[in-house]
Amino acid sequence: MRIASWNINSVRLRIGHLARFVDLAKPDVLCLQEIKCREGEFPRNAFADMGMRHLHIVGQKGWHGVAIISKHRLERLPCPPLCPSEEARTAAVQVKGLVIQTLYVPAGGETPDPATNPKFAHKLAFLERMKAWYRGAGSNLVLTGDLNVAPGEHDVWSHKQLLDIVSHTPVETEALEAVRIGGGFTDLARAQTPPPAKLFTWWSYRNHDWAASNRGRRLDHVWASGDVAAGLKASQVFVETRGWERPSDHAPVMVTLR
DNA sequence: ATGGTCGCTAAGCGA
Repeated sequence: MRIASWNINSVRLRIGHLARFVDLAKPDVLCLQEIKCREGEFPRNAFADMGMRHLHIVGQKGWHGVAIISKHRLERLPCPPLCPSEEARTAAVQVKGLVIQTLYVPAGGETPDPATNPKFAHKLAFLERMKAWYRGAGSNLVLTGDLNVAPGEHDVWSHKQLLDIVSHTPVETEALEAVRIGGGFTDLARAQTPPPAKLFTWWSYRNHDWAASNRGRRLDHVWASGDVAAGLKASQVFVETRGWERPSDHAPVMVTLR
């Protein structure tokens, strides 16, 4: 079973990239973040043409929004109540007996200080809810998404230069590790590609030559608990999508599980 | 220290 996760930054604008990715990677289940549309605006027919006919869409007007799309029949589950402001940032399904969730953690703004930056306070509150929600969550769970935290020193282009940059501050990386360990999750990308290998899934639009400078961060994750983690066969970041015309700033991650 | 680029939806906001 192949499970992919991609922050697509507008599903309507990048439906062509999605078709190209599905053709290339052939995921069974595709989790999307930042779809940036309402449920009724989602390009269902284009996914049906790709053979992905089963959808769970959690959208809102213009911003955020997540979806889980599958080749196989899925059962919709309640959205994990992780967002204090109830934005469309979580979705959960069951596919072939496996629970798959996707999250879009708030980015957190510019200043890593919850006292002066409400967006950072919102992010920390979201991470705290995750910690409580996933503690002892049980096994056979797959958690995917744009978690907006690069947890390890090899998950950013420069650990030292990013220690005070939102997404890599100690308060965030420690919170995310606490979520992962408390929930009994394995970080599948790192199980496959251990440090000190660098691993990135996001490169800023503000960098003119993203490939040459390679100032990336690993913000997108696939975690699994229990027997599912033990069935890991492969994990891959499709870096090449970042070089496609008018790309998302995130590249997709895909795991293969037995 | 600063500014750099996107996508939304109609001037800025969030990323």
